[in-house]
Amino acid sequence: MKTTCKEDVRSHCSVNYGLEIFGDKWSLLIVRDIVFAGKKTYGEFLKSEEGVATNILASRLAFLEEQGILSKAPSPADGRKDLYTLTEKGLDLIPILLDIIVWSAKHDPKSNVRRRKEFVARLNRSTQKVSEEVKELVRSGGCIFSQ
Amino acid sequence: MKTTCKEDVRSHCSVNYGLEIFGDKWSLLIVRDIVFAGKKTYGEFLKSEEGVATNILASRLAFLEEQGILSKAPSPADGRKDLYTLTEKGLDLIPILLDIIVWSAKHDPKSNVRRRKEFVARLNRSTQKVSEEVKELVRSGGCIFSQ
DNA sequence: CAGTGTCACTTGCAAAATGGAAGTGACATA
DNA sequence: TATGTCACTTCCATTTTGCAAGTGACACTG
Repeated sequence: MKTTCKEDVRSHCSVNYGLEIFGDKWSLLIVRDIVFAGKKTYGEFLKSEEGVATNILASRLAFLEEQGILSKAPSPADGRKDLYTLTEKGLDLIPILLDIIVWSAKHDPKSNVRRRKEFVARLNRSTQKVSEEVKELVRSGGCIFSQ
Repeated sequence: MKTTCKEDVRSHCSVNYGLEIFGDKWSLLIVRDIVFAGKKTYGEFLKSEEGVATNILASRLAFLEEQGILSKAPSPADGRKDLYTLTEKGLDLIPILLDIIVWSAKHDPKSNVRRRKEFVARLNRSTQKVSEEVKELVRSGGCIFSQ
């Protein structure tokens, strides 16, 4: 994983730009954890069911921070912890995340999200509208499924 | 890269399902080449400016076909070539692709797509509407930028 | 306020994926 | 028939991933 901002980019195609930043198996899962479950700390991300390795998680968090997707701040309550939150650039990934969900709900028969009929129905009606609502929700500290 | 349909999936989260299929640096570039440039053959994909290695391209094409995103058929005109086209499952990736473009147009100052002001404006107005139009266009053999 | 636990990492190493270069065989073209 | 093109495959070096085992800073407990 590259760590500097060198001009070693494959192209300036916009699709490619996105893929170079979050085109891997883990980055969008971190964003998902924030948006859907309200996770904020390294330890919480680590507990996700997909089972990221500790070093991979650390390198992804650092890279996403470097790319301006996440911002990191010390936890006021516990000096050992840092709190990761989405920047505006990170919040703008929400439409992509939601479209992936729409796609999977349609094409993966085993998708868990199929149980959330009302949510999927709203997404299908207008992803753009739901995106805006979710963006505002997360911006103000909330998350989609707060249990 | 796995090649069989074994139940070695990390989770049934819908975000994860998508990432396991197209969460890498190349798959969506292939879809882009079809949707935007109307590419259809191995040789055409290979020429893309990002420079895929031949073996990687071959393995991605095979995997995407196996996952039902692409379908492959012998070229009627030239017996050496195969034509790859998007299935309905593949066409349904178009909204995701367009949202990535919207995101990059906003956040990458060097993005090429910023030059296509009219296109980006239409995307921002209604990604969902443009998606439907593009899906229909590609389904009937067209592509976005036919030059 | 020493001892133990928790937390966010880092390090080392094996395994897997990637990438470049050089084939290979089927088919097209001259 | 000879040569070129096309879609791959193979080989190998390099990079990335993933697991396991630390490590140091801070929190909590008696």
